[in-house]
Formats: sequence, structure tokens, C-alpha cells
Amino acid sequence: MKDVMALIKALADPNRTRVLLFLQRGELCLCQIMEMLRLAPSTVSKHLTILHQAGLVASRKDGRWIYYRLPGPSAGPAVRGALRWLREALAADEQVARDARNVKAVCRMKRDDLCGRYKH
Amino acid sequence: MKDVMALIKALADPNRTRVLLFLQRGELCLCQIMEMLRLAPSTVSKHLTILHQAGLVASRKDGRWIYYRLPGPSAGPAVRGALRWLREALAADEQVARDARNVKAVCRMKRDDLCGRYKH
DNA sequence: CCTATACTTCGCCAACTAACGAAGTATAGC
DNA sequence: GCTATACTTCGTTAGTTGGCGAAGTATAGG
Repeated sequence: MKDVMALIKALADPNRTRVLLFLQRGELCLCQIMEMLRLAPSTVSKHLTILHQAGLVASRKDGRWIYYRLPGPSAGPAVRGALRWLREALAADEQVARDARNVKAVCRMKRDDLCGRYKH
Repeated sequence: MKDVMALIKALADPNRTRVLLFLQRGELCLCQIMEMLRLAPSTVSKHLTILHQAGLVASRKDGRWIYYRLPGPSAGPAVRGALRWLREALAADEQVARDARNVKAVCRMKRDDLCGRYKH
């Protein structure tokens, strides 16, 4: 029950659900997610911690960067079911479509352009 | 997106998820749900309003009583998917098993025994 | 080393939420 | 009508949550 509640609470924020949806395109580092959500680094980091603790994202460290991704088949059925449901429930959503377009652009951006966000 | 968020937020409270699970047994009136959750009438009423607005419960008025039930096939795919996921995710949960046992007992109780809760 | 960068942790504040009791509405039964 | 009962609405209060900036940790590159 506690695990399932953590899972639902992790989904119960629009910015977190958006993260899960644009991670469908592949792994992203925190500053790319910052660019997508337009939120401060500390805020994004906290969101990702919550998603991670719920088992909804996995991460991989590569030098200074940490790449976040959706969990693989090793994830439990509750997590995979939640992600499948979310994908289906928001398939026709307009914001999601906009995000999907935007994430392509962000993936093409240079590192230096993204990191500008760190300076206030 | 707004509808889906309302749905998730409705699920994001353990008492509300419990209500959905014991409504699987059939329709219940508010005082039976009060007895299950051991919460004040105003609190239970509010929870049911939230579930109703999210489309997760339907209701039927019969005299002084209002019977709440899970929505039928008329419910949208998002709602039905959410309920199916919830059922599967909590299938093995201990609290849920206890509730399932308890809801049988509550259904057998007389009205007068339940309504004792209203007095303070 | 030292600086810059990517991310995390901490402390704070505003907004939201779940709980309650008290007061209100509606219906059954006398 | 009047009373009792089933439920809702309102106002309050305590706890949670999402946002930020400032300070801390860790790694790459001179």
C-alpha cells in the first residue's frame, strides 16, 4: 500500500508526469529537463528524486552528467502498469504533443546553450 | 491533462483508494463508508465528492440514503484503466485484504448500529 | 591545485489538503 | 406541521507540497 501510494503521489504533479512522458524519447540529463520544465535546478532535482524513489525513473552517471530514463523491464508490474496507463490516458493531450515537439529541439541544443539557465 | 490530473489526485489519498477497492463488493451508502474508514461524515462526504468529480464513483439517491458505486462501462477509458491498475497493484495488499473482510461485516450490520457514529 | 560545471541538500515561504465540528438541506415517519 | 436521520457545506486548523535561492558535493579541464 505504501509503495503504491508513493507511486500515485509521484504521478500527482503535472511537471512530474510531463517528465515521464518526454523520457519516452530517450534519456535526458537534468539540465535538459530544466529547459523543458523551465524550473530551477533544485526543483527539478527534487522532482526526479521523488520519481526515482517511486521506481518511475532510473539514472546513469556519466562524468558530470546524470542521465535519467524510464525504468526497463526490471521494473515491477505496478510501475509498468502505471506508465502504460499514463501514456494511454494522455495520448491525445495537447500539452503532451507540444512537449514531444519541444523535446526534439532540446535534444538538438548544445550543452552551452542549456547551461545558461544555471546563472540565475 | 487537467482531467487526468484530477483523476490521479483523486487516487492520491489512501482513504480514497480504499473506498474504490471496497466499492468492488457493490454499492455502499455514506454511513457504511464512514464505518469502514472511521472518519467524520463531513470528511467522508468530501472524499466522495472528489472521487465523483474525477469520474471514479457514481451515485444513486434512494430516500434519505445515497448509494455510491464504481462507474459502469459508460466511464471513459482513462477511468477504467485507472481502476484496473489500482486493483492489480493492490491485489496482494494486506490492508486491502483486511478491508475486504471488514466490508462484508459492515454490509451485514443494521442501519441503527451504523448511525451511532453520527452522535459525536 | 584551482575554476567551472552538473547536480544535490537545506531552509524558507506560499499554496494546498485532510481532518474536524457546527450549521444547513432534504427526506421519512409520526 | 414536527422530529429524526442522511448527507452536504462552511470555516478553522494542522500538516504537506512545490517552488525558490544559497550553500554544499563531485567531476572535468586547465
